[in-house]
Amino acid sequence: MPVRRGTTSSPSAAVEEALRRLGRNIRIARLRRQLRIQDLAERIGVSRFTVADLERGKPGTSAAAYFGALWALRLLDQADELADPDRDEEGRVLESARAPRRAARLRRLDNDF
Amino acid sequence: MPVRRGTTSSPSAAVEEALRRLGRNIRIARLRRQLRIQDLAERIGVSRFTVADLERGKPGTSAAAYFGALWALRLLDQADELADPDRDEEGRVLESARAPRRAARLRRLDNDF
DNA sequence: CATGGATGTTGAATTTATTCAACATTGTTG
DNA sequence: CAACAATGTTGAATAAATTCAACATCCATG
Repeated sequence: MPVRRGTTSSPSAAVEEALRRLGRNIRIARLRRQLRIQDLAERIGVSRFTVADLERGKPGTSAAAYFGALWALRLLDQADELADPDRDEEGRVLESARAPRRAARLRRLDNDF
Repeated sequence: MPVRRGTTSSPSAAVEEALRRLGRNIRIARLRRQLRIQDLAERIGVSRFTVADLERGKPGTSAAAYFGALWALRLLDQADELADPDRDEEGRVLESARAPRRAARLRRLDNDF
């Protein structure tokens, strides 16, 4: 039996769904701009097959293809917020919980009262 | 000379930058959660090399790897807004400009006054 | 209803990502 | 400074994405 390999072997259902949504959104944006799959492909620099793949949310398709589509549609700015540290509340909490603001209460300096 | 192929051959500078930023953000989020590259890799289901690639913003790495990282870090929800048709102002304008709301003003029905 | 355009489908060739072993580098800790 | 953990690097093997040709389908339109 084949060794399970590759990034596309078992993406979680959530990832698959997120990619399908992104693909649908890109297709809608393309149609609104009256571009053919081929037009978008040329702008990105890939074949029409890759654009078709990405619009269907194919997991294995390169991130550059997805982002390239966003760029060609003038939608790439939205990607800047992805995982933005300033917006990562969970991460900020974890970090601040571990790095106390006040030098850890002077643990056992030398006084013994 | 080799025929230029593949999605990674010439991604625009904007795409490269956006991917590098995303990679940096993912790395920060991982460190905040005190996960090793290896830990994140196992959660995603890829090797540590792929995670290292994605944290450096490698364009050719699969979208599933990037999104998988976001998923593993509980950050995938943010991707739902990407290219969201409701937020695509440019696209909405283009569409509405082309599809008039009122059935095109009854063009030349039959009256001639 | 024939014509053309856009898109879907499939199999094969080619390029590329992915994985892995092995080792180097860096930082931490006793 | 020795020992360890995490990460970086590199070259090679393998799996997968990408491309393409050829054909099918769908749909608008004359």
